[in-house]
Amino acid sequence: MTDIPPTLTALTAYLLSKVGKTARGRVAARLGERDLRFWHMSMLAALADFGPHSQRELGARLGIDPSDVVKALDELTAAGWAERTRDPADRRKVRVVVTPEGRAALAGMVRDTEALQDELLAPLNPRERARLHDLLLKVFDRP
Amino acid sequence: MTDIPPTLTALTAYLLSKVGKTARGRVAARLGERDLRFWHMSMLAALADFGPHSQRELGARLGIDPSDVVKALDELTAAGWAERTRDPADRRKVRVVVTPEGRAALAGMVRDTEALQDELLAPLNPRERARLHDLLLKVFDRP
DNA sequence: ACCAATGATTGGTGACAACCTACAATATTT
DNA sequence: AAATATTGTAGGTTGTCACCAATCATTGGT
Repeated sequence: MTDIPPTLTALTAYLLSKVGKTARGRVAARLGERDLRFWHMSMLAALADFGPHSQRELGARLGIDPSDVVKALDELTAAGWAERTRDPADRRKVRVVVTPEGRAALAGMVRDTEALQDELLAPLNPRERARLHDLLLKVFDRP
Repeated sequence: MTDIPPTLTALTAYLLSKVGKTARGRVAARLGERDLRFWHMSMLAALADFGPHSQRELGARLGIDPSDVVKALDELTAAGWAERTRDPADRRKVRVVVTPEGRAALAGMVRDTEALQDELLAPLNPRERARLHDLLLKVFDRP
């Protein structure tokens, strides 16, 4: 009775949408237990992987509106995970850096996400998981 | 500059979430050109694939709150794509059936979605697309 | 006949994401 | 010097989504 219409499951776009939504939902739920949100991890990852950003760079990289970057950074700095300092060369800009505590927090979030990912991909063996990752990466690189 | 942090792209859960979101967004955009939404297609598909439903059955199958089913069906019936008739055996229930116009509309939505899917999966060859579909199906079947 | 359960319906709520405007400070161009 | 552009910031709007409570009609059981 709870079967899903084959007309829908025959569409890869439908499966992508649905599976993606549950993935997003579960990650959000697990992070939410510690009052964290998805973009906490995204921003910390951007700062950790690519070094300091201005706020506009951060927003551009992650596809977030500059005004929303402000609010997000307010939380990150309040938590001691990122620091805002004025760029001496261009005092309009803010130089955002991740703190050691921020890196530690990021590592924790990544671990949590990986644990959850294991549950989500339970029906797949290691080879299949790698294959899925590869395929998704190809699609992802072409927005 | 618009590169995505490798810390994130290394997570399959992140890719699923992101790719799923763009898939959902694009389908919504294309359907939206004709003032259609995602659940229009879902409901019509459920009715077409499994025959008449009561509204509660519909909601249970698609994971939609019964009260939202009411609102959605209001639109479907207004468009002439579904019909509500009282179940003579149990006059509490509403027997929902899809009309021929509804089937035609569904076919159009499926075609649109498939066309869009071709764009989305452009980086993959046919064999890879089939493989991706298979893998997603396995993950999807295990919620 | 009465009572509890079920189905449909109405009318909300709260969370959240995406976006937009206005503005102050600073830089750049003319 | 003056005009223009960029950056961060504050504040608000919008739409969507999922969910909830109350209500009414109908059914089935006792």
